[in-house]
Amino acid sequence: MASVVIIEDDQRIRQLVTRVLAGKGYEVDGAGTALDGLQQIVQSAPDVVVLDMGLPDLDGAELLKMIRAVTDVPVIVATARSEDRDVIKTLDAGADDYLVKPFSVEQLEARLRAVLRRSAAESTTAQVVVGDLRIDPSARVASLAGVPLQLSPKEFDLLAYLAERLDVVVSKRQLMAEVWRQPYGGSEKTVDVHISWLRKKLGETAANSKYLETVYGVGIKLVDPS
Amino acid sequence: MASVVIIEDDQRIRQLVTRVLAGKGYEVDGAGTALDGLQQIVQSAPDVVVLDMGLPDLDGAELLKMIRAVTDVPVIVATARSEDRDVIKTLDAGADDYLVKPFSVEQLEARLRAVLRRSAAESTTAQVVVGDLRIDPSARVASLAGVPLQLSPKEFDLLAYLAERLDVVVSKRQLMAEVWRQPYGGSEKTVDVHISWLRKKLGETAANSKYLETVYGVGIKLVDPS
DNA sequence: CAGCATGCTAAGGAGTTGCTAAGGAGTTCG
DNA sequence: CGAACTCCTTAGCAACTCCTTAGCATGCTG
Repeated sequence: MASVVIIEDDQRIRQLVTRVLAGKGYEVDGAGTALDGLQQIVQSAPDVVVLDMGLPDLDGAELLKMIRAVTDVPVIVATARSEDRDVIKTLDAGADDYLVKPFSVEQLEARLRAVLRRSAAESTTAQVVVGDLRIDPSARVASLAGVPLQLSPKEFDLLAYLAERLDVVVSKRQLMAEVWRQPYGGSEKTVDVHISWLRKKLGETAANSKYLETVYGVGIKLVDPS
Repeated sequence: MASVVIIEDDQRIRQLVTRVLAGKGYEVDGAGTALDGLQQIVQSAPDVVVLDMGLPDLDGAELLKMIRAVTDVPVIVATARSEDRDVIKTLDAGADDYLVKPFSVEQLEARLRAVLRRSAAESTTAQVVVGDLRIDPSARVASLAGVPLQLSPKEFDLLAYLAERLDVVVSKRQLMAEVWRQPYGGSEKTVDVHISWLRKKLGETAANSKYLETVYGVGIKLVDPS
């Protein structure tokens, strides 16, 4: 099961979160200070970190930078401030997601799952092959029947995301959240447009599809045409 | 000249050592606490660390483990205890050498030189050949179709780093962290400029690239043009 | 057939990159 | 000690790519 380090100075919150998550099968380590938290991260190499920005011994943004300098572990930031500029700043500083206090443990768990899903997907280094389609995430190259495809960043991300979930229908909402990293507010029409562009480059149309199959009212999936 | 981080809570000792070593041409950063020291190490990426085991905020052995988890920088441990078992334990924990307090600065400098000599000797790597490009990291020489390239230090580091990761897209952020040793704060435009200079010396331009391929919105990779 | 979902094109603007130039820090050499 | 040199960084602009939004056409479902 996934392991989590939670860095939070309020002992009650820490214990509450720890107990609930442990009950759901997570392996949880808690830390009340930045130093202690950093130590936990380095030692136990968790799958994800939950970081409270209001720590007593070090500014949360500073700690986040230090964590980023040391490891690529996903970090979910919990902040009492809800202003947009703060959110943007922390995400820029390398956070993967954020929560505004007060938050329910259910909210937290939803974010945890999303982040873990994301990082699990990323750690797949090997190439993905679907029919005549070949996708290499580390080189960011995709080719169709040996011919390289000229894909834009988002097009590539989208295709790679679907390829990792071959045959699984993915909703536009989920794509917006995971590929676009915009859990809310983003227009889902944007996904339609990118799908359309992908189809064009893959030599297909919606009416005559080979790889990208729309499931009306649900979402889209990548399938093996052979 | 070599850079040193000294982590020692006794301010007098720290200042004394700092002054003497700085006078001998070392670049010295001091830290009085474990947290501060770790931050220094991450930020300034020193060639060697001198660590006092008797820190107030964290056990020295613990800090040493954390340093080891983060970087391979050589660490010289200073300890007040002279018993054999302690020495063995710290060396086991990943220290490269040790000093028993009280020590003279001359002793310290001798250990510094020895450790630096050792780590310099270790960093010998094989050549990398990419198309007509040949890169020898240990000799710090690069040539194109047999003709030696006149590269500046940073240009060489950059090329060598990319060569080690042939075909893998590397972000500017990562380059800033790994080649420039500036995990945060550094401007990524600097990378652009060096890439441009490398391209010129490799006889290519961004529009007509052979070796250095920009991946828009992601980063850059070195590829085999053949 | 009504209402909603999806497909696709076009266009504007935001963001990224390429490259030149200039300033300054550090080094070498006389 | 100063002059010449190398190198790195920063600034800035032009060129370019890409993403989003809008809008309309088309398709699906009840």
